[in-house]
Amino acid sequence: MSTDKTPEQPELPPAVRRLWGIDAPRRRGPKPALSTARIVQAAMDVADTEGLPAVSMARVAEALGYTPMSLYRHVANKDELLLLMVDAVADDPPEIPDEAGWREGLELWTRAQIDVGVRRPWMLELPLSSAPPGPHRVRWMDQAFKALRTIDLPADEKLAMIGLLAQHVLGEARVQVESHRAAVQQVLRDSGLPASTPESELDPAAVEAANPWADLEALLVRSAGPGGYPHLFAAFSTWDATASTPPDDEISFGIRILLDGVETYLRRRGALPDEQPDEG
Amino acid sequence: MSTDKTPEQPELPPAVRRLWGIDAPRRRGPKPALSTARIVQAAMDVADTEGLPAVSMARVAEALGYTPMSLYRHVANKDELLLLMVDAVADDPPEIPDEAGWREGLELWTRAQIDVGVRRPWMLELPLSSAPPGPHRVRWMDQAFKALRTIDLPADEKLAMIGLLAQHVLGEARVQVESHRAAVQQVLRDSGLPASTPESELDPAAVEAANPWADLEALLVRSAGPGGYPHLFAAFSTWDATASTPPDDEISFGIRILLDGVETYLRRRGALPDEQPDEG
DNA sequence: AGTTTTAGTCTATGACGTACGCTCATCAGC
DNA sequence: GCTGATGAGCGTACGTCATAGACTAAAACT
Repeated sequence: MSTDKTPEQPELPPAVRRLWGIDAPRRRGPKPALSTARIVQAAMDVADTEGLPAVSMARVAEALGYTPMSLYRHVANKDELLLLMVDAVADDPPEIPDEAGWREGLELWTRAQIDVGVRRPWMLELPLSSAPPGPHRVRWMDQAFKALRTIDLPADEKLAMIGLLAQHVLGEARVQVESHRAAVQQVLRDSGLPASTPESELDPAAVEAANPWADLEALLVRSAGPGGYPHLFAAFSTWDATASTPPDDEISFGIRILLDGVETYLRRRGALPDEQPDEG
Repeated sequence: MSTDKTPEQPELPPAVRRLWGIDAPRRRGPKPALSTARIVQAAMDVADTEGLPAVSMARVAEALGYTPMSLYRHVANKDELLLLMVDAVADDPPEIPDEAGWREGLELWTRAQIDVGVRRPWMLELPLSSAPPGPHRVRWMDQAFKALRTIDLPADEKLAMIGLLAQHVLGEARVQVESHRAAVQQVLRDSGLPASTPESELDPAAVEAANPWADLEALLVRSAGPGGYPHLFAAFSTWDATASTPPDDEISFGIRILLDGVETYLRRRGALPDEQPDEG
């Protein structure tokens, strides 16, 4: 009924088509100076240098030397721009070595992803899973399946495991970023410096040593007393505060527990290649 | 040096003092009609019924029958309001039964928390861990420590475990909420209904059955081919799509893997009360 | 050459957060 | 009771935001 000039499938929503870069090149009109890709790149630059809140249509357009409205030729609206950033931020995943076992591979994959989140903290504030994945995210997924290639399990179970890890990645990166931010804030406050001081001028050791629980501790002891939170008090009454875990260890802690759980699961399902199942 | 009229410690930042409700009552001036608590409550009502984006100072003030500017007497700014919501949303945690073992207790705790996130999806869009916890969040923590009371481990290790679970909770609730939203969107699109249709008019079975991967699948097969994503293709080539896991099972899947990992950890540390450690 | 399609611009609108100054109710001390 | 300080809520105003709609001008097909 409608005019079918393109042989491509037109059923896909435009956001998805833009995400995967499948669009027949335009045939008429002026040559585009801008492009979706350049806009996304500019938006990411702004986010990198000024933070996600600074990413406004106006700011991105300014960075490109165009007017705000010009962006709307290449991007449906701001939400779609953010959505495109979600995929673009996950540039290329690390190649899982062919020799790597499943556990080694998954750990590499997970650490690499946490790293992306820590490097680009604004990524964690984006609506990450609400959108269909783009080519970059699918590449990450592909590598995760490579890590699991020797495991004999249906794809949907592997997918669930990868999803669990991906979820953990987001949470872990967020904790890392936010506890770092809190530490910076605290050092700023304690040293009486203005809030605009760049982090680079701070003593890294002081940031490392900052204890974000100090306020809470004082509060609990003085204002609440052990009455309200008996188990918390019981646990902390015998605590040696001098031996606190540095953040890097926290990442290892989470990964280890998670992968131990996965291993238990695989063993129970009899899916490990080089071992006997517990039952069967 | 400064005028010390109040015997309370004035070092705590005002946001924290507001969070814990410790503020000497005012002695002069008109009686406050508004209060921080009422404002936070109104903001949560708006978020519940209209979503987090609808929570603006103007909208909250309107709900209370006041002007926008009046709110600023009780709340420093919008960010602080959101921060107060973060604590208020976690009303009371479930009481961990005295008879419950550590695993049972943690599972109860985790499920309850996922439930809160699913019931109040806007909670997941708030800056959750960037702020010091308030009294409600500390109650949750207290209950988590209750679940772990029979475990013989230093407090910071217990804390790390609880943090891991709390992280998982956030991720899991987010996935639940977003996949549900995506399913609703897809049903709306497929049935050609306007986007404003309330979810209550939709067929729950259709929402349940919606497959958010449909677009992606078509895309991969047609547009990308197996060349780009070999391992993904290999995994899915032998996949029975009819047996997909319902969302409730996904929650159990995650919890089980996580708690299995925790159990392995506890066993390795020799911290389980009713069992022998692996090494002695 | 004429027609059609499209890229980027201009202008305008309504919502937002919030700085600043005002009015007047309330209470401490007389 | 009177009075003056204090603080609650309001009105106005400003700058920023996303984005609708009409416009101009460029490119390519006819």
